[in-house]
Amino acid sequence: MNQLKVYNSYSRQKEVFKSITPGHIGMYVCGPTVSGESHLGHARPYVTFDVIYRYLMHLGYKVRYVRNITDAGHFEEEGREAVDKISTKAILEKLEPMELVQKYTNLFHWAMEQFNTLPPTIEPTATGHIVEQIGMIEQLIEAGYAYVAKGSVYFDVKKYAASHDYGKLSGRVMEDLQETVRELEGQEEKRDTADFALWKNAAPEHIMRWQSPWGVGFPGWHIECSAMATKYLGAQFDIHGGGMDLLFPHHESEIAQSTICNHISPVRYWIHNNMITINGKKMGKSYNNVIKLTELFIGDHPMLEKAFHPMVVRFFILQTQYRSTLDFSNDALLAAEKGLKRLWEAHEKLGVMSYELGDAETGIRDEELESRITKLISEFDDFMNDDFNTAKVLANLFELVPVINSMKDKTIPVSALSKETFELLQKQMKLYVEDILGLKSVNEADHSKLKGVMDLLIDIRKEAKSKKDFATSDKIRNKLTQLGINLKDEKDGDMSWTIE
RNA sequence: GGUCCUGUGGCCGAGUGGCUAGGCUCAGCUCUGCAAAAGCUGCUACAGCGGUUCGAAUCCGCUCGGGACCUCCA
Repeated sequence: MNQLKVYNSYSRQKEVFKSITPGHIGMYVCGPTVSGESHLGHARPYVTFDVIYRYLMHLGYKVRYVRNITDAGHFEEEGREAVDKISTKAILEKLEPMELVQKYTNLFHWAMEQFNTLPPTIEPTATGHIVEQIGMIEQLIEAGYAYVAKGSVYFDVKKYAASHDYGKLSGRVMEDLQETVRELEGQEEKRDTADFALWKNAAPEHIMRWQSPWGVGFPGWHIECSAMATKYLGAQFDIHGGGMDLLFPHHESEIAQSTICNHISPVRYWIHNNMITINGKKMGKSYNNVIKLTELFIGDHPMLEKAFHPMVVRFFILQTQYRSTLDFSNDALLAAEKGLKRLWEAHEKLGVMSYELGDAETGIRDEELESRITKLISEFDDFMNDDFNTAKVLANLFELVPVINSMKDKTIPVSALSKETFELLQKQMKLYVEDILGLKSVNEADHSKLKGVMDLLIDIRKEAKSKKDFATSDKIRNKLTQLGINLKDEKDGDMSWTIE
């Protein structure tokens, strides 16, 4: 089997993956800011890294997966108004900040469950790690890379850049940075425009506030990830993930802070997912073009013709390699919905099939088909090892679909395959569809009682059909269709049904 | 303005210099009491112009278009 290769944003090339501690992987992924509702764009990193997490475990690693909750406020616009965005909304909605944070945290967890993402092994909150953040800032001051100004603390980027390559991750040059940083009020506190805040002095109206050695204030945005990653994953860990838009300044600053405190570059492999676009433009709050997850799930949005199941969204995301942009549209989701249905139904059919050599012939092995199937299956791992190419995995899965359907319809006898190949097919299909890609049925309803009723109706309809009483048989099927249950006649005279 | 990415058939998208990814749509056929599903077949694309090469969607240059980051952002 070939080795896992991942595209490292830091080196801008695919590298062979090797974990620091054999058998173990530490992975940190930037989590949500729970000051508002998650939208479709947020779904991408969480689904992407969920599949990565699942695949790494499949490879046999023990993974510590840390994903933070940013529940301590950051300034809406730095310097302009020293008002934390969480507290602003809290006033508007007449809520306690922590109540608001709790509400959106719960909503986020609910959405993640809908997407069938596995929970991270540690989900630390920024508010729960103020002490660690303050400790880290003190270290930075002591080391001479941070300075205090009017109750705030800033990181001295220029000093850092003199001896480290600040800007390497995001491809930025110090001189450009100093020129291009736009004019902001309150910049005079900083020694240099490129410096970033570690701790901000809190204005009186700022609700989220903590006592610190520099007065009452709140932590800067970048320090929480450095502090929590260090605490749970150590000075250097394997993977750090997040959206591409976090490359600068967030991750660049994280590297700087952690490098000074821990005397080592914090991350071995930086993995960044690309954006979801809408009409070619990034979906984001600044563009005012977001589709919230709740809107997506209930179909309440001008761009949506109907509601889409979370699994459709998950499938939609996985059809694209994570480093490419993914363009959202109603049509694209409709296509994903149909595709997923076909894939899932084939997967279910295969699951209940068994390798029975028909009464007919057993020696009609189809060598060509067999080797094609073996090849398609063996490529799953190859594709995942090549920077987690779920798009290619899905393509292969779809190539298997007609084969499975044909076996079900008996146009291809099971005996065309050896027992080993057939069972391998069953095993790998289940492994990939369910365990690694993390797909599940879009009908989560409990069918146990309904199944009994359906069996009865099918029985009656079969009887009617055998008597050529098509009026009755059509009535049963048509009424069920009206109820949203599709009944279909199978080739072997059996009937099956699906819920819309 | 700076840095970087990108342009694939009706739509979404994969793509290692040579071997028509895949999904959806559309058309035809097969199966079928009808329907649905399924199966088979067809629609053979790589923004434009040059260059490198025996050979380029893939490498290089230019032109045109789209986008990201530089500010909170997944």
